[in-house]
Amino acid sequence: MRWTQTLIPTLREAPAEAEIVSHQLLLRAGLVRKLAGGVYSFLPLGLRALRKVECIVREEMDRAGAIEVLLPALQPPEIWQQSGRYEAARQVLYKVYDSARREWVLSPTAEEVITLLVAAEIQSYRQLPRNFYQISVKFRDEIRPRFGLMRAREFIMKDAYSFDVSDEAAQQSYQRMYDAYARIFARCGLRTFAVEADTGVIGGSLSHEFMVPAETGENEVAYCEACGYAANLEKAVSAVAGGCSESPVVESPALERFPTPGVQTIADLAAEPYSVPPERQIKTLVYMVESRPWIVLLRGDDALNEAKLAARLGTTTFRPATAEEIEQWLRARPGSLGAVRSALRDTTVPVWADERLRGATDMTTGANEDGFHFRHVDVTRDLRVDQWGDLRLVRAGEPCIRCGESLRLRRAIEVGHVFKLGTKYSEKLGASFIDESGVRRPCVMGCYGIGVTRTLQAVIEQSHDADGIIWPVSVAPYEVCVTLLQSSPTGQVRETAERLYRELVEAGIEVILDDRDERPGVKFKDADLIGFPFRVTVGEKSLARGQIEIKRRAGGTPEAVSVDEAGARVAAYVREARRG
RNA sequence: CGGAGCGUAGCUCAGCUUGGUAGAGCACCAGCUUUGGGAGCUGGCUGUCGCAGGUUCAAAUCCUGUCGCUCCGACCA
Repeated sequence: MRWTQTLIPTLREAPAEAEIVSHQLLLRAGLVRKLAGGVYSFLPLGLRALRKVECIVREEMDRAGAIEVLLPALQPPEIWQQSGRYEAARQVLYKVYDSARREWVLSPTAEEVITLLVAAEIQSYRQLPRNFYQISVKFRDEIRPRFGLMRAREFIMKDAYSFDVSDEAAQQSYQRMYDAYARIFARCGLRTFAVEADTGVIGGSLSHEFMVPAETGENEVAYCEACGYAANLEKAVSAVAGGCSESPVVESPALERFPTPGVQTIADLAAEPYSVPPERQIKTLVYMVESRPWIVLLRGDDALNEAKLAARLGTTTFRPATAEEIEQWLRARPGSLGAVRSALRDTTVPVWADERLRGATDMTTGANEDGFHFRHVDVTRDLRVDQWGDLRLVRAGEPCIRCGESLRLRRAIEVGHVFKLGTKYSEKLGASFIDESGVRRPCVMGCYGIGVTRTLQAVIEQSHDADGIIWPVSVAPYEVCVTLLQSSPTGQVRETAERLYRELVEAGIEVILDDRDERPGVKFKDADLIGFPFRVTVGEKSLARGQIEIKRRAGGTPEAVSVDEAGARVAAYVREARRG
């Protein structure tokens, strides 16, 4: 490709709309342009890089035995009602209406479509296992699109769905995808790590996310360097979660109500004159769960993990109660709330408590009357608790659940997610088969997503410097840029560059010839900004010595080689780099 | 949806407080010079000041509404 014949609108400055470096570089390098918030056009260079990622995904999915299909983006809402997800997914579903005012939804994912297809077309265990995948545009009405391609309304996703005859077989399918994912991201030049993940609205029993460590990531991950335990913070547990070891195992003195005028927060009660340390307080939260109040108890210094609460509740439609609602149900305002039996007027409100409070003694909590608290609270003796569970957010430095070493926290970008789904969808949508003994059984499913456009941006986020992108050869829009340093349309420099360009093209190298009438500085800056893995400079100065310069974007000193061997040398370097 | 901020040339931004002929740099076009790290000089082009309404002799500037964008929180590949 010749630079003058394509469209590469590089930008000297970053547009104000781009906050994180990968988003800025996507725009500055002329890879994408925004049409609207979370909606992007791919320009020639961006599309080439995107196709490279897609190609890697396709090769590895095929290698893992998955088969490619293409499912409709336009879906009837009825199938979402059939799976029972219409309500849960409604916030992310784009709805469109045809001329007959009939409603359609734009596909954010395809569990329903593929499961119905399998229900119709697969009847026998002989046709299993199968794993179907597609690479297609997905639509999600994101609450807040941001960071360019990272969280877009419209994005490209690879989604795969496996169907197996048994749980054991499904486990193998899951593992095959897990392994394929590790290969895919490695081939994209990404350093990723897998973490245990929450299953969210999709549901299922086992799940891992593939994470790219990055400060700008939207996920927080807890991990242990000693044993390799790693989990999304939504899911993470630590060794402190199981008890309240700090509490002395003594019998609490009798419950005592005492005045606490003006106390609103844990910190207020921890201050003079009360001086109750947060770990000796009980935090009482009130949530409205599908318009019903729900009390959640935690130790004063712990924070609620809403994902864990959602998992236990089996719904995501809950929110913190307003001060008015709290007053209505508990007759006190936030600041003096508690679940001491004698102070709970309404016994129909469920009380859930974090495991860490189990057996705790001599605690302090609100009395459900403004300006009063109880001290010497014995959780077992005095509190009403309907259900115990792990509800707290893990903090850095807590002991690892597996090995006891100190847990660390870091931010990361989620680029892939694998789920073991079980039979949730196959039962609802009728994907079943007849087994060897003639019994009809539901398929055991798994589903597996890769954010293809997000992966592309994650590569940039992870691989750049002050000058621009540093593409791994595997996803670079072009492997080599031949930089021609002469403006005149004829002459030895030009002829040499043209000859080298043709030689590389014929050698099967993906090469772009910078034939623009621009100053050298401009060409160098653009080549660095876009990040071609190899830059080959043909200019008067080195050519006078019969040489051409080869420079790697990733670093190292430029190498001068003779004109005659330049082509073969560059091609050899590229082939070596392709092998990784 | 809640909180914060911003909408002025293709891009980055000034001008708004205190109303009075819409600006700079980069980019773009022409010419001359320059040619190994975002050149110099000369000349030129570029705007419904996000949109609508209001106040005023007069609005980019003040007021109201609205739309869009960005950031923080809840959702996710």
